[in-house]
Formats: sequence, structure tokens, C-alpha cells
Amino acid sequence: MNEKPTPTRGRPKTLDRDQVLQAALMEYWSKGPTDVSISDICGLTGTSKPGVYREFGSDDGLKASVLETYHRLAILPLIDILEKDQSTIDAIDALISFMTQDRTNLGVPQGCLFVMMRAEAQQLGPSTCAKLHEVRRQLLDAYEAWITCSKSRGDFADIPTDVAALFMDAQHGGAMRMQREGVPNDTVVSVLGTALRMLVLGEKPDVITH
Amino acid sequence: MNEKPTPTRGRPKTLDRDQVLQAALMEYWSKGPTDVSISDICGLTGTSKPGVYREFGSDDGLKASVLETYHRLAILPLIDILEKDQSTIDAIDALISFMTQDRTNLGVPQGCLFVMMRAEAQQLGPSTCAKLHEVRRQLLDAYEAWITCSKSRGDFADIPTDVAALFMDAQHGGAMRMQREGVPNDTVVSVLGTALRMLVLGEKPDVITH
DNA sequence: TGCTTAATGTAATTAGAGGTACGAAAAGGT
DNA sequence: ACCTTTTCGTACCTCTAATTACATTAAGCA
Repeated sequence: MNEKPTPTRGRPKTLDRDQVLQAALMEYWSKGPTDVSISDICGLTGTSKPGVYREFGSDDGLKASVLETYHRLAILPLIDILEKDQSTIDAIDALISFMTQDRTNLGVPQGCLFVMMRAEAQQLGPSTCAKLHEVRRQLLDAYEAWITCSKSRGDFADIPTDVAALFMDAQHGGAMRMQREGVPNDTVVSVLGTALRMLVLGEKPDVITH
Repeated sequence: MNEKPTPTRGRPKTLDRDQVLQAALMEYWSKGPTDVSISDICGLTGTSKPGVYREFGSDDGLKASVLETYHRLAILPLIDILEKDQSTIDAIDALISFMTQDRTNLGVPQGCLFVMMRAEAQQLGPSTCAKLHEVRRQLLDAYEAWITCSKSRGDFADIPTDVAALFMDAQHGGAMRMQREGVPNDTVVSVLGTALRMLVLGEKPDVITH
């Protein structure tokens, strides 16, 4: 809401917030959110520890900010697919493509930071947990809206909307974990295809065709 | 293989291995495997830290032993269901019942220690990780054997066996995580029912009837 | 009564994490 | 020049976790 009043006095700021966020994001994503220390981030970005604390308040604050960055980077695009006006099956195919993009070519780690953070929520601070709940709720709402829409078109299986949303969330999480455990991408695509195509009326439970 | 030669010399042992294993199991299971220290276990069981180290070698050793205990306690029963000679749909219902048993009545935590450990594998030592891979492989093999058997009976969907096994593993993990995130048990039952009944030929993708 | 063996537990040690005190630095204003 | 403001970063503090050195105890045996 309230932005910086652009103070012209005092020593000019040298700490690059975005650089720290980006570095932290990649570290958390690749090594796991609880296996990276503030010192690690400082060493990686050439910033000092007090600098990071001044900017983010605490370890919890940094993790919450990183999650917000990740949300914009990887969760909103997924929600965008759900909100795009397209057939149910096209949306599912788009979801699968998005989740199973070739990470090495993109220079991005395997798996999903959001999913990892949910699994390690006990070890995270209150701000991060709050943000986590918020993102989870937003994702589930997006699934539910999409399911409702698909049902109104008549091509969605007869499953309660909230149940179907949790099911989709579970498949997303499952796929991200398989990726991390080293399951070949083709196989992940098959599993996701099997799971999600089951939701569509008039689709054979066949292996996805690429 | 080689058991204790029952030494009759020396100071008699007072450390109760099983008690430590049980206490550690419950702590890891309820709080997460990486949120419990050796000191916690010692305080809980009245043993000394060197005692625990003499018995298990290290933190990693203790966790690996606990995982073995958990394997006997909660994974083998699941595999037993798969190996029992019953119809595909009966096996699925049994799996769902087993996974969604009322934990509070059983005095057992929500979720699954094996699933939690897999999610936090980066933070675990080599012995625990090795055991983790072993259990995972054994579970997947059991799924595959069961699927093959179901297919030979002709009531399993036309999905590659390895893909279906990963799918079932993902549903198990998803259900255990939902439990931990506080999703109502009835809902978890519905999600699991939706997911697993899809695998059976001639079953409507309806909500499970209880 | 001592020697040997095998276990015991107190009290360190070490390492790394989160977090901060505080004096110096770099700007604008007077 | 000197004061004010704002940020900077070195060096430290505090905790907690894993792990161990070592003196001690409780047996059986000679």
C-alpha cells in the first residue's frame, strides 16, 4: 500500500532487494527452504547479515517474501491457465505441460517451492505459514472456480467440487515430488495425464498422446 | 544376522532399546523427523545421550532404525492388504480404510512418517535415505504386483503398470498430507475414493459409499 | 579381594544458526 | 565546516544440536 517516500537524505542504499530475493528463491528452491541459512544468502549475494535483517526483518520475513515472489513466478501462471477460457481437456493439457516443462532448459530447479514449503511448514515461521495458507486457499479457489465452470459446460465428472479441487491439488503436489525424486519427465506426464483426464467426461483413461 | 552372544560379564544393560525406538517414533511422527533432537528423546525416555549414541551410533542411525520400526508398523500392513487375495475393489476399499483410520482413537498421529521423511530427505543422513529408498522400492513393487494381478483378472484400467503404481503412491502421499493439513477425514476418504476407483473397470467415478 | 569386562552418565567440545550492538560512511541541508 | 539522516558492515552474542572424553559403576571370574 504505502510506498517509500523516496528519502533524499542519508546514505544511499546499496542493498539490492531483488537480487537477494532471486538468490534466496533459487537456493530455497534447489536445496529446500530449511536447508539454506541467512549466511548462505549473504555469501551468495555479497550482502551483510544486518543488511538482510534490515530489509526483511527476520528469517521468517525473508522466506515469506520469497514465497510471494515464487507465487508471482510459478503459481499465478498456473492459475492463469485455469482462468483462461478454453475447453476442459485443453486446460488439463496446458496444466500438464506447465507442470512438466523441462526445468534444466529453463535453468530452474526441479519440483515446486510452494509444495516443499507446505511439506516443511512445521519448520517455518508464522509469516511464511500465513502466506502459505493464503496461496493454498487461492489455488484451491481457482481449482474450484475452474471445476464449476467445467461442470456447467457438462464435461466434468460427477464429483463434488471441493473434493475434485483437493484431488487436483494432490496431483500437482505428487507430480512435483516425483520430479524431485528423479522420476523421468515422460513418466510424470503419464501419471498426471492418467489422473487428470479421469476428471473429464468422455475421455478414455488412456496414456496422454504427445 | 548375527545376534548378541548374550555376554554374562560386565555391567548389565539398562537402556531399553524398544522404549527409545517407540518414543522416537512417536515424536518424529507427530512433530516431524527433523524437529526432534536426540536430547528430546533422552528427556522423554530418561536415557543419557551417550547411551543413545552407543545404541544407534548417530542421529542418522536412530532415524534409520525408527524408520525400520515404522516400516513394520505401518507399511507392511499396507503391503499385506495388497498381497491378500481379494477383488480389486475390495482391496481398494481396504486400502482407503487403512489409510483413513481414525488416528485419535488409535492414539497415533495424523499423516505418515514415511511420507514425511521422503519430503525431508535432504535433511536426513545416508543410512536413513538408503532405508527410505528401500521402503519406497518395496512399496512400489507391491503396487506393481497387485496391479499386474488385477489386470490379469481383467478389472483394471488400461494404464501402464509402472505409471499406475506411481499414481497409487502419489494418492497415498496426498492423503497423508491432507490428513496433516487438517482436511476432514470424510473428505480424504472421498478424494481417495475418487482417485483409486478410477483405476477399476466398470466402476462409476462416484463418491465412495460408507 | 582384586582383575577384567561392559555398561553407565556428567560435563565438556564443536559447529553453525539466528540475531544484534555499534561505530563508520555517505549523502543532503544549514 | 558541521549537523542530521540513513544505511553500511565488522564483530559479537546467544542458543541449540550433534557428538564425545572420561571417570564411574556393576557385574563375573580367579
